[in-house]
Amino acid sequence: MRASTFFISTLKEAPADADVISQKLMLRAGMIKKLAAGIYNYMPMGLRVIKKVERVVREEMERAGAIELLTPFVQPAELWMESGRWDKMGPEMLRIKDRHERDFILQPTSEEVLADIFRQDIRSYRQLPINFYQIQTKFRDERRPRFGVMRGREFTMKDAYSFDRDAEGARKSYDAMYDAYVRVFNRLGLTFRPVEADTGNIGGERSHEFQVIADTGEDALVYCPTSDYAANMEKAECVALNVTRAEPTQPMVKTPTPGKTKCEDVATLLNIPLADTVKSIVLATEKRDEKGNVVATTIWLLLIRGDHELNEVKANKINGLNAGFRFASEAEIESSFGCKPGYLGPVGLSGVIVVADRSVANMSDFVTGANTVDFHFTGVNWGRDLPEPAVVADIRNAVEGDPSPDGKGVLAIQRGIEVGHVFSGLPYPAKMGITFLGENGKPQTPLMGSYGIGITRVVAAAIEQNHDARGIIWPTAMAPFSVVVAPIGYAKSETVRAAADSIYNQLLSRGIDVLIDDRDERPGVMLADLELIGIPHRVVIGERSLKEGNVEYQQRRDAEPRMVKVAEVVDQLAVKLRPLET
RNA sequence: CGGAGUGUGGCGCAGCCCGGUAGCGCGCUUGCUUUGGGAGCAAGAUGUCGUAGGUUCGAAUCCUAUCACUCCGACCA
Repeated sequence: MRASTFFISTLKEAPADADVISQKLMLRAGMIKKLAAGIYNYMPMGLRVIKKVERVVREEMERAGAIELLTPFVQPAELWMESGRWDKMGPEMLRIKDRHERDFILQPTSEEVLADIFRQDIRSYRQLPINFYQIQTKFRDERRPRFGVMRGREFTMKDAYSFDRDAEGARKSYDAMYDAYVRVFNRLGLTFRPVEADTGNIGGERSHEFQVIADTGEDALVYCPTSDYAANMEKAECVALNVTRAEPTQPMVKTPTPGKTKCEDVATLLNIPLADTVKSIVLATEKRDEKGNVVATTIWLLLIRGDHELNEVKANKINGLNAGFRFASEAEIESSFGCKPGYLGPVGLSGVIVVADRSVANMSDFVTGANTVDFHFTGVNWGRDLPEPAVVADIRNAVEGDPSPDGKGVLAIQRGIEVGHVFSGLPYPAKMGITFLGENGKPQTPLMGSYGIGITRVVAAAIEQNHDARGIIWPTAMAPFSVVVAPIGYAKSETVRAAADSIYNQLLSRGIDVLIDDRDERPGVMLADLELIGIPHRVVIGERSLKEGNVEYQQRRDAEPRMVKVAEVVDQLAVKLRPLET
């Protein structure tokens, strides 16, 4: 590609509303242009990157045996009503009406349509297993779009859907996708980590997220550096920090703690470790009649060690809380505890279900609110001062240094950007009454898995992970161009022009994706542009080095260029880039 | 959705408090000079000041409404 006939549109200053580095660099490099909140034009330079990512994804999907199809961006509401997600999805799903007032949606994902395709076209176990995938625009009406294409409303996703006749097959399909994802992200040159994930709203059994490691990531990843345990924060299991409960050594004493409503303040006042305090979180659940009126409210007290945080996803799994809960109102708290928030505790309660975190359940001589304003109890002990907790469960977030649940070390935490997600055991075929005929001639429900890769998010994540003060540093596999030929004085010097054109043409003829910057910009402007855009390999050609029979070769990450003989540069590049072209 | 804020040329911003008919830097156009890391000089072009009302002799500036966008939070995956 010749720069003079391509479209390079760079900015010195990023638009004021960009806040993360990938968004700023993509805007400055002229890869995207904002059209509305969370909605972007993909400009020619950006589209090339997206196409590179898509290509790798397609190749690995095909290698894994998935078959490409394409479902419509606009889908009829009926299918979504059938699966129950019309009601469940909420305003995140954009709904539209056609001229006949019929309901449609802009697809946020395609489980229903794929299940419907299965229903129409798959009749026999002989047609299984099968895995369909597509690369399609998605729309999710995020309440607050941000971070450019990392959390946009419109985005491009690769989504695949597998169907199997039995659990063994479903497992194989899942593993095949998992392995394909590992290959995809390796080929794209990203540092990433697959982590166990909660199945969340989509439902299902097994689930992993593929997380690109970046300090600016929205997700916290919990992993064990000395084993292969890794999970996201929602999922990461916390074992009890104290294996057994020590014998009480202190009497329970009602201690004045005026104005100290936080565990931190109480610990400071009493000069004790924060880990000796217990914090109280009050939740409420409601029973409703058919008309939706509340007929009963249950109050729950969740106990977490003072230095820990509640994990709402885990709390949501407790029997009784799993139908949905809310934080109790101040009025409900006062009527159940006889006390305002800030001094709440589990001692002397009735009519409240006490749920203790695993670590809290094994504490002794702990400090907790006395259910009296300005007082806490010290020296509290289970069994002696209050009944054993009704429920003991893992309800907290993991912290750095916790023992790994596999017993093979301690946990560490890093941040990541979720670029892929695999699920198995989806409920949609059952909900939609979809079957095939099994070997025994009887109808069976297929086992469904779904597998997503956020194509546009991969692009942003790659930049978050690979940039410097000058701009983007593309992994070669997704760079808009693999190599750029940068002549100094292209218009002025016939020697430079001849050498540059020759190298450019040789690279082209070897099938290498090369850009020649023949815009005849000043060297400073040209080189700054090329660094901002982030092309990984650069050959600078100028009269100065040509006199010595050299050109300057520099990788985007290199501090200094290296002199290479004119006659050798094409061969050297071809060797470096060969692994990519296959 | 709650809170805060911003809309002025392609981008970044000033002007608004204290009304008098719009300015700076970058970019863009033309010419000359310059040419190995974001050039210099000269001449230019580009804005119904988000939109709609209102107040006023006069509104970018004050008032009201509205739209868009951003940030923080909640929510969601």
